[in-house]
Amino acid sequence: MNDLTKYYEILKRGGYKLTNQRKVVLETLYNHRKAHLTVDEVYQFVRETNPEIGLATVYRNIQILNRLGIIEKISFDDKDIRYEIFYEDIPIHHYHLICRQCGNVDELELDFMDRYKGMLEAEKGFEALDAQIKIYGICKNCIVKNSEEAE
Amino acid sequence: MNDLTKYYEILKRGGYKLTNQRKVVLETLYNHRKAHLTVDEVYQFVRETNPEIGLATVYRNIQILNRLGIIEKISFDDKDIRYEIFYEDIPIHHYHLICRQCGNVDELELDFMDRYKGMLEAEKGFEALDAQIKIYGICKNCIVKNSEEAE
DNA sequence: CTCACTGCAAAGTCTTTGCATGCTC
DNA sequence: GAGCATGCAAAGACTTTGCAGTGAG
Repeated sequence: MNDLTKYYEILKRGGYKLTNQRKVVLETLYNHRKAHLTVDEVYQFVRETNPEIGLATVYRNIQILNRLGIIEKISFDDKDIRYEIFYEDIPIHHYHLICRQCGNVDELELDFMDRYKGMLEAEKGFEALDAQIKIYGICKNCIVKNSEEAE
Repeated sequence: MNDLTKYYEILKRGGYKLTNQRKVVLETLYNHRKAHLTVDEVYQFVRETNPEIGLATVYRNIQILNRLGIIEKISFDDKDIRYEIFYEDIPIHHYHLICRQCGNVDELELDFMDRYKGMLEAEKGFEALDAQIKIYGICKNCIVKNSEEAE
């Protein structure tokens, strides 16, 4: 069983009710957290177990979760808008490696903020709170695949 | 006079014609390059001097410029989709500081890629090509404003 | 002179909203 | 029970597309 109570707390504190639909949407985002789902993908998963849930409800709840900072909008390919859920004590600072060839998205932790925070404050007078980093390139698998094909 | 010939070359090499509409869109994106315009903002500017240009043409040309790597899609606030033009010999690696309070966007150069490229290759087998970094926080102006109001 | 490009309007796609009903608290 | 949440359908916002006419190369 997933422990989503932490999110439930946030919802309750925000004055939102814990409806079944809300829970299912949240659970879907959590269970597929590595997949960075689109709204429609969430909807498809939700329908599998709860065919009565409407698309508008999925939209509304994703909007609320986003507003509460439970999930975040992110796009890797200029096409789809995806959502990522913040889970566990995941550092706010986990970043993404995106393969230009196969589109795969990998996660990564970096000491980025520790390293640059002071510099930004000193040089720009900017108080950095968090960052979103997307690094584009070619992933390990594709590098291997490419070298094999070149033989 | 702006020197947009570099972009014209890219367009021609890509097999695209240099129509007046195309030039005006490109020029608008260039002249307002710090503003990171939305499609509609580009359209509004374009109309000022060329009221006959249609919105669809703006869309089509922005799409082409994007495809050619002359401009890039970017969003700072989860709402608007904006476009940024690559200009001069700007390092691919110029990043953004976004103020959570006033929404202002500032640019910044970092030694990020130099610093992490080797590490990514060694640890993840990932060949990094470029990165997009957005740092969210509170800008200098807002910090000053906040402290004044607190008095 | 040819073929890509444009303007317009219509069609798509994605997202939000209004309203009657249902369900948490 | 009161009021937020839901489902549905309709409306809205944004983007793409079809087509006939235009213009760059």
